[in-house]
Amino acid sequence: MPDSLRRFKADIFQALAHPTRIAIIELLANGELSAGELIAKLGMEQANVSQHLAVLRTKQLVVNRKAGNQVFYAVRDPIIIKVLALMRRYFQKNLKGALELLNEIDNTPADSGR
Amino acid sequence: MPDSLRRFKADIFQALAHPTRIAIIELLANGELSAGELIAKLGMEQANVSQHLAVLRTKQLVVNRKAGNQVFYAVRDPIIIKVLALMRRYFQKNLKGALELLNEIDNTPADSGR
DNA sequence: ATAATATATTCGAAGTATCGAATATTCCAA
DNA sequence: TTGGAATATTCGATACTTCGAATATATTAT
Repeated sequence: MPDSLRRFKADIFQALAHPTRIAIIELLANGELSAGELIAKLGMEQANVSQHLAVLRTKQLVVNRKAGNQVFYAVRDPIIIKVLALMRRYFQKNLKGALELLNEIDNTPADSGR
Repeated sequence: MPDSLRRFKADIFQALAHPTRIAIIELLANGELSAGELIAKLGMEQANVSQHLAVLRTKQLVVNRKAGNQVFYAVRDPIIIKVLALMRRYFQKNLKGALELLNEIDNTPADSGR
């Protein structure tokens, strides 16, 4: 497999490699939502959510449509949702090791949670 | 879904978010290989491959077994291979947009920036 | 013991990602 | 045609990632 293809895949994974962006995709799994609705449901800074949406847009994981004042987002291809579903299964199967990992993450020193 | 779970998933995606690590997983898809064999097939610096293996080990995507002088690596759970297979489908389905993305990456102007 | 081989770790430089604050753009209503 | 709401972009500080070079550790052969 050519390296350019691997870079492409790596890029998609990079786009998914942030809790907020995973949350966004999961929120969009059942249909489109406006940026404002996403911001409300996530309970995060407007600018921050918008930046994460920009990442997902750039990597083409989501599409958006303007409706007057608002912008509605949707997952571009359901395969991405399948990938997340697989990850859920992976988590369940590997619960034990996963919990250890989570502990490590949680105990990561006073890292104000980025 | 709790945020800790999303952080866990994000962490796995982060581990997959590098072309070399994707190449490693793909090389291991058909069975275990020694670190040396991986290094040879990848044609990269020993230290670098070893560092990438360390990432995959830490995130528990691979397991390893020592045999005398050598260390053999294997993918821990075939779900991960399925995830990569899904990504291959995604790439094929979205070939057009993907190619544009690849172009952008390649043509990223003599990027002294960022 | 000593050397040779296989693999892992540490270090520091350079690049990349993330955040909130501030600012800009776009669209609609009055 | 001004004002307000929704969304996007820019900026700078801080944290994280990646690389090769150098070094360390472990295992076998001499």
